[in-house]
Amino acid sequence: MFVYFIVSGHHISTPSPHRGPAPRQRQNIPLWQFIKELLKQADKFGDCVKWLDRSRGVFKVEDSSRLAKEWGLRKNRPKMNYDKLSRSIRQYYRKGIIKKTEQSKRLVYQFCTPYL
DNA sequence: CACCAGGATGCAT
DNA sequence: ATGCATCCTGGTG
Repeated sequence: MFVYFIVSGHHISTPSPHRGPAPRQRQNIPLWQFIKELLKQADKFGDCVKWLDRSRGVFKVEDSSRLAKEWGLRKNRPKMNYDKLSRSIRQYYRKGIIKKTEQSKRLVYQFCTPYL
């Protein structure tokens, strides 16, 4: 009688210490590019995020929880929410990728010129 | 209450 | 070291 222990190829992630699990997640894409992807498909994601001023890269998050859900799907992060997604957007401020508009409006952001 | 700013920390790449 | 994901304190309309 044989028993096969399938210890998959490389290594299964260790239990998971502190915050959140560590689900095997493939498919890497920066958040700002992901947002641009949705922006390109107004038909599918217009209720999620849409351009306010396409030429200036100004966009508005129409449905924050939906956007977070889509991002969570893409990154395989089931616990993703807008609070955390927006924190990542805020990290883009000092990197000069995305900024808040002049008269900062709720749920409205703007891509910095080199990232348009 | 939902959104916004940014520090701290953990983790995978 | 980079890019989040997560967590948190505190502030605004």
